[in-house]
Amino acid sequence: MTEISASSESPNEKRSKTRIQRENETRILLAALEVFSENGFRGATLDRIAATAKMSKPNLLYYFKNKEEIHVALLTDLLDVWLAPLREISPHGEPADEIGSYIRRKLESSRQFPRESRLFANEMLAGAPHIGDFLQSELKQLVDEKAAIFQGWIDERRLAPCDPRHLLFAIWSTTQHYADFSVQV
Amino acid sequence: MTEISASSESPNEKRSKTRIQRENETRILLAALEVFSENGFRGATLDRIAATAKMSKPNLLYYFKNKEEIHVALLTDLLDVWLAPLREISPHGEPADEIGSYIRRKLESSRQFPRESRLFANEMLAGAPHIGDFLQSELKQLVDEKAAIFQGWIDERRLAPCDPRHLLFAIWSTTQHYADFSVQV
DNA sequence: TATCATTTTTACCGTTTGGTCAAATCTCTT
DNA sequence: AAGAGATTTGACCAAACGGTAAAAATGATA
Repeated sequence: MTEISASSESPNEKRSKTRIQRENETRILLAALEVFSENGFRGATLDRIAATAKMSKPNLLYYFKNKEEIHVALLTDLLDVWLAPLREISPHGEPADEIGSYIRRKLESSRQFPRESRLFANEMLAGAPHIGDFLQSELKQLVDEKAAIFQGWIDERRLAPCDPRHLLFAIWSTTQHYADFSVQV
Repeated sequence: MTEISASSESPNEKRSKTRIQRENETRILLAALEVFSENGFRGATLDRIAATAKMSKPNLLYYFKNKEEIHVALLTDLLDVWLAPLREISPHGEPADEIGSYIRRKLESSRQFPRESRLFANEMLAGAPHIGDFLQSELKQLVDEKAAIFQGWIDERRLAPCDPRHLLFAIWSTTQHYADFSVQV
């Protein structure tokens, strides 16, 4: 199971976290992962998240001040997990090896974390309204960086010419779908 | 724009459709396509669909008896469009040609009908709760049929050995994502 | 064990949601 | 132009929704 870290949130802004705070925040994020990944942001309800976390709704809102804050905390916490396979692509390996093992890592990751995978897929489908910010910074930067690696390989004739960004998305979306659409397969 | 046919619905079950009925049903389905494709079934509201169709909510419910009926009607109407590219794969062509042109057709279709594409993607992500029936009949049959063609090619050594069903899903999901994630690309 | 901060609950509130009903209006036919 | 049927509307409802306030209960600490 993905580790959820319960980073900086509402109660008393400054002081370090209580044991109870840490426990409950992770319980909430775990429940939120379950609920948000089923029906996306709009389709999820605080009542269902609270029920899943076995906690009253006002108690839930004692830890996160509203629905969106839970969602953002969740996406932020999980972005690293989600991007991990991509990060490992190295410019120094053989193109075929690097891409092949990237696909394998991504596939494994999607299989291992289907809810995380659905969570991001839902967010993307809705037009990424809640993570526009770090999509345009962190993710975009990473994509640009890896696309540059591909482009380098293409220039050296070690990789068939193609739009590197498209290649990346093709791999990413395919593996993602393997997990998302598991109902069918 | 995809044609929406406005097939069998609620008012007076039997008698043939009025001009007004046909007009309004298509208006509703068009609006529903817009709204459902944005946030999925749970995230869509009758109020928004009604507003988009420039029609009062009770009027909308005069034509479709509830939210789910609109959704099912929409998916049913659009399934053919969505499956069209797949249907054209023929066992008589060259494997590379057939698959190549299938990908091109599917890609074109996804680009041409992004809302339809998102509609189905949302439904799949939610676990296909509203179309389980004809997913397990019509779609499964078609997939089986085309997978058999691929298997034939593999047996004749004209196609690299692979799970035909997986190949199909890979192609399908990749092209689908090109359209769905257009925000990013 | 008394004290104080943290945590939890109960009782709400205003809005949105899916949906109903009966009356009013419109359209088509004669 | 009248009548019947089709269509549209406004007023409404119960439940679900996101969220709040304040009191009650619990936990930590000394």
